[in-house]
Amino acid sequence: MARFDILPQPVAHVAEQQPALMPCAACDVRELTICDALRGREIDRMAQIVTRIPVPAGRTLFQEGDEADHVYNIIDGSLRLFKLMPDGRRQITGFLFATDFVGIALKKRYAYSAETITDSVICRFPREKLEALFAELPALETRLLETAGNELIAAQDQMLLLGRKTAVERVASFLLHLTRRLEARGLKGNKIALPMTRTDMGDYLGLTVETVSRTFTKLRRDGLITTPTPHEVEICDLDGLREVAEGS
Amino acid sequence: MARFDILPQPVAHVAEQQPALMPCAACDVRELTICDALRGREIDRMAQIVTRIPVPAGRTLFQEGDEADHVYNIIDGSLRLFKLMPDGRRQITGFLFATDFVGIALKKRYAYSAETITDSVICRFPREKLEALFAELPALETRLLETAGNELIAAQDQMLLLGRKTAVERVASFLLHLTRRLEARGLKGNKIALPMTRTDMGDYLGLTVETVSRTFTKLRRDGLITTPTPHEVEICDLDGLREVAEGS
DNA sequence: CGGTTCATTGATTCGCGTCAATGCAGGTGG
DNA sequence: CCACCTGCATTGACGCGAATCAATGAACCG
Repeated sequence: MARFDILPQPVAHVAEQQPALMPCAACDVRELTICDALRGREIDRMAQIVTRIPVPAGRTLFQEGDEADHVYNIIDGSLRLFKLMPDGRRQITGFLFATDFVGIALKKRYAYSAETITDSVICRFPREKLEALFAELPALETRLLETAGNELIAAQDQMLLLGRKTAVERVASFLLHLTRRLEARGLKGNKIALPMTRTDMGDYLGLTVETVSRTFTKLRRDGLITTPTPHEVEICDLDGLREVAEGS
Repeated sequence: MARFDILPQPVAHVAEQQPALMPCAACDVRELTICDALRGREIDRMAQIVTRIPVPAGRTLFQEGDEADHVYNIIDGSLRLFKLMPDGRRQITGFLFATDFVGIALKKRYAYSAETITDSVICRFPREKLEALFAELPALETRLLETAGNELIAAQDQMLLLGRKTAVERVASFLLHLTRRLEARGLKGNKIALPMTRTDMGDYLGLTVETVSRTFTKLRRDGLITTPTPHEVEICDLDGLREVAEGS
């Protein structure tokens, strides 16, 4: 992955990286992103409004309440989206990885904050220009509506998890969710990278660090997973993990 | 509200109600629904594919896993959308009222079940025909994308509630949510109708009936609300309720 | 090499769930 | 009209699962 030492905060003010046309034509995750809705010369229309930016780990892309002037595609790396309460309680509403789109749900202002977890590469679009493209490229809007639908379904699953599942069911569901994601991309799903910390997982699953840690220990003891390092999980018993996740 | 004694289950097989063109032109909530995206003769295109159906309380519109062949607009009444776990645990993902749209997030099958809470009137659209209209009426798709964005933002708020808020914060947030909804429609928001049961509220807020009931009692004792009947709430101290909801 | 961050584990606490009982309102049938 | 039933809301007593508080050790880093 690229070096990032030189980039100043905030990301939104970083200088453009390169001539506009290059990145999209050569993008190696294009067919997995919203840009897949486009063909041939249409790609160039996108390329004219996009900026590809490397972002080091731990940077804030934007904060809840900021003017929502850009949307993003994740090309490489990982982000967390989250909301904060006045007293500091945090709810992570999603982890994003390569090919994910940030900013479907936009009013005038962002409804959540976004930070990089690892060094990442993002494509940034001025929101107005993207929306102006809808008239010209209706397939783009259809693709976004489809993406929004998928996110809504995921959000409903997460509500079930947060409202009704036990700690061990939450962690098992989380691991299975990551597994399915890998497999949907044609990768083997039994070895999972966990770029986020235990605290991040807790804030995503409605638990504390300690409970997440204890739950990993329990799943390990029960022979369902192994953790070669704290940031890697191998699933040993997929069916067993499924049973745990569904409470059966 | 209409009489419903004659209607058989399932709703989806109920006979068409009336000649197609009438209902949309005369619809008195049209400008608050997705149909507001349409003008003049466009309304007639919608009217050609819609069926307006009265549904009594307690009916199932569709179940999680059913073939997702229709989408719905709520004209009058109230519904609950929910997911079930194998052992019967239930998470209500949303309450719907007049002007709400059901079915934005659709794959091949419904991701949740839908039931009427009170006697209701719904508009039913064959999904394929609605999607076919997108090409002809692009404003419709734009409106749906906007609606999906609003739902996503609401879902993220609900994740914060379920993952990080205490019982009293959840109930207070719920009441404020209903208040804002009323006010967004130009109605006074301090008197709220609660068509759903305490159990429904619990299953929406990730609590038990008993905890919901005790929390209402506490809010009453603290002078923040009164409950003329179990299905009506009057907010006495809006600012106080806001402070409770945000944990400050 | 001291300092920071992170993961893990143990001891204890506490908020909410579970279990149980009561009362009220509405519906039904005799 | 009344006896009975059912569903719902409320309240109390008690228990448990996860949070809180606290300590330790490993990895990383300037």
